[in-house]
Amino acid sequence: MDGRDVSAASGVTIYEVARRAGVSIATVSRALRGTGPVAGATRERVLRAVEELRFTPSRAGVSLAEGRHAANGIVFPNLSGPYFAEVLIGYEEVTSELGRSVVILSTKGRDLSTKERGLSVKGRRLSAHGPDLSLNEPGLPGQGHDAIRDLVRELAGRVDGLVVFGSTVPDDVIDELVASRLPLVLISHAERPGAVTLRSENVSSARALATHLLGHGYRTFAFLGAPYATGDDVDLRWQGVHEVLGDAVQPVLTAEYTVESGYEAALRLLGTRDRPEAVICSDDEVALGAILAAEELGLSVPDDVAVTGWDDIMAARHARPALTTVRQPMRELGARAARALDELIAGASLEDSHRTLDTELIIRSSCGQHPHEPHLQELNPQELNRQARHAEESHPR
Amino acid sequence: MDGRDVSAASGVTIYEVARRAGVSIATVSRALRGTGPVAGATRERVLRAVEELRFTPSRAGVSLAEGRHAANGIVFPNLSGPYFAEVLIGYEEVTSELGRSVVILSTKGRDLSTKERGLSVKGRRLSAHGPDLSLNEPGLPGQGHDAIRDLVRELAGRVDGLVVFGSTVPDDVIDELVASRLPLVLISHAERPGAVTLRSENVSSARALATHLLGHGYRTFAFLGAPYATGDDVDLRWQGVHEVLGDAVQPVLTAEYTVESGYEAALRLLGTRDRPEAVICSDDEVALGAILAAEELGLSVPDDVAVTGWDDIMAARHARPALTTVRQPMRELGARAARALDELIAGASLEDSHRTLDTELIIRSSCGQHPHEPHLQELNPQELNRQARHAEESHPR
DNA sequence: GGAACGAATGGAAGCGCTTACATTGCCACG
DNA sequence: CGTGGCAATGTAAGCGCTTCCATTCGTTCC
Repeated sequence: MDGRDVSAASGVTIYEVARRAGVSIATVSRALRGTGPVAGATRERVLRAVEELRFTPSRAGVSLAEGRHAANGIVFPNLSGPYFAEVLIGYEEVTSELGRSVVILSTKGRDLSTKERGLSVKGRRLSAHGPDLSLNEPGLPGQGHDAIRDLVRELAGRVDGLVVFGSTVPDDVIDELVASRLPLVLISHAERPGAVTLRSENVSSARALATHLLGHGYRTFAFLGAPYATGDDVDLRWQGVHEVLGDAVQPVLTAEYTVESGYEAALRLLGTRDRPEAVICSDDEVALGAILAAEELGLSVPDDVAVTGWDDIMAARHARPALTTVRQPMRELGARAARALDELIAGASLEDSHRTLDTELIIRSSCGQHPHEPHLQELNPQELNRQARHAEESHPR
Repeated sequence: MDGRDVSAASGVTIYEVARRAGVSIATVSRALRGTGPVAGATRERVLRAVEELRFTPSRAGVSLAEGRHAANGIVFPNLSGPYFAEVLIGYEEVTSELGRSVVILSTKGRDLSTKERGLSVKGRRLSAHGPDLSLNEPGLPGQGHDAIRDLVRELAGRVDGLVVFGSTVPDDVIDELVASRLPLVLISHAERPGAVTLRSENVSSARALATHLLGHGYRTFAFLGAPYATGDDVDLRWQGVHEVLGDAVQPVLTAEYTVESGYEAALRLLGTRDRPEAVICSDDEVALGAILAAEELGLSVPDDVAVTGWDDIMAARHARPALTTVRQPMRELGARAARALDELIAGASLEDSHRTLDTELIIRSSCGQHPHEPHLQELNPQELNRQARHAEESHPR
């Protein structure tokens, strides 16, 4: 390892190939990329030399000369939840098909900057039932921010385009990216001039979910895992729920969107005398935590308290009771983002650049036995496979 | 987008910075990287120019000149299971800390090449309970192989080192990588000269698990999700189990290591008259499928049949009954791989290059109430947090 | 007071590739 | 038989950066 060798995978350069084949490097290049005419015999010789020398073009050399990286990036908060992993699967698959590599960057946790916390609902201030986990001193440019900024810059420097999740990255960093004219797709982020945005439907799904719960006869509700930022997915879910339920639903903050914080918040919430009849959780993991908390408190789900989630992650189906939730097409989201980004890189304009994917309400048993619904066959093989097919079949372009 | 601009993130080159600061590009470079002496005032001017122009060095230019990519790759079969996602988290985190980017490549499914299928046990040929999913025609170089080969080469060309999971990549491709002297870390792969290998302990954990089940009084067993390749994790688990249980355990193939194929195989297995008393599954997802199948058949777990998993993924804790399993330090595995790779890149030798991480037997309720064990507190907050801490605290280097 | 030294800087040669442009033959056509 | 045209190939100019080496001064030390 002398460190002076970019193509560690070979060390062979186009010059050696050229010499061996008895041609110029230009001809080697043309033969390999199929640009420009090359005589059959010549091509043969070149290819043989390439084979014998195990030549692989240096990526850095190609990038520099071509003026592109043939790589796309993606920034997400973390992969520990199944949600981001699923989106990443869809993204990687399509990006790879498009002949580009995928460079990832995890920001380790959502950006819970103080200024965006503490939403108020109709003037009523919300109390956090979880500890406040704000990372940054108010006013100060949090060091976390600057670290993220540098990492994102670094990433931006090695890709032709970028996908960024919701509130993983401070808005001014987004602005910087837009200003640099880097093709940019934002997932679950408020619309923003200069970037394509993409998300799953939230508001009307939330309305449907809330309506369904009303049909069960519940009259008091909590929304567990209240939104951290306006315009993010959870905020929209809250809006939809709140629209239908009005003051009957009480927003409750969690520290994060994890099983642990769902558990902790639910423990406090359900331990009180006037606990709600139904707990609408901002995502499945929070809901799983809530179910654990209920169990811990000796409460039966759904008889004593109903619980719903969001996303339909794998564990949602295996939990007992199985979780009523809203399925969003996670892989599809990633796949769409990849294609949109590709179009942007190819020079597409930003017209009509805000898309929303449909979701599906999945009724299982955690919300109670619905009087009007037929009993759902949880083990239906159809359902077993639906999620996989979903990504491929629905929403054809 | 004129396509002729590598640093899409700025378009500004070091020349413009130099002109603006009134110095040469050499000085700009030195000022920015801190190599070589630069007068304080000069540095100031350079930094100001950089700031004003929003200059970011072109990654391709730097890579070409430096002779390195400052990026590491990782190849995994897929991300849909939590296992690989968790390993990736650990890998990304450490690699990122080391100042390198992470380029990912998913091969979409394990390499189930025919030649490696159909293991025999003591001369007895195994029958597959699932459909044979072999991708390649026997003898023919499967197209899947060549596609993977190209993708891996491409990846290898843009990184300084590579981590590859078990049997995601054909062995001859591995050989090619080794021959090219690309720093290489193999996770859960048989030892191989020229590469570091890393895995979680399997054999003795499997022995412990089998022994525990014997303690429950079970006498007939199935091993669900039999190994596809010799030397992979599942093969070693099978070995350990088989060592302890001998002919009392029957190996049963699944099509894949997924909930669906676990479900299907278990449906067949448990539907028979002489079903085993305990089903030892090769991983948690197969086990979750087995539990679903048992439920479908009206069998109680663990009363009618015991089920165990492996990995301790999130859903294992939330399943009912909660899954007895073997926890392996997935993030730690990724983190270790990242550090080992870094050392290799830095020029470390390949001495002592085969490491095994410890696992932990997690007894929950799916294996039955053990006569000798105290009742396990499933909701213990300690357990809730253990996994997270695990990755950080255990196995300090 | 001059030599020796080191700090500060610039010049220029690559790093490995792509590609515009120049060059060389060869054939067909008038 | 001359020539326009085109296929096949070579030449060389970058792409944006790092770094070796040379150059220029201001010091310091005898």
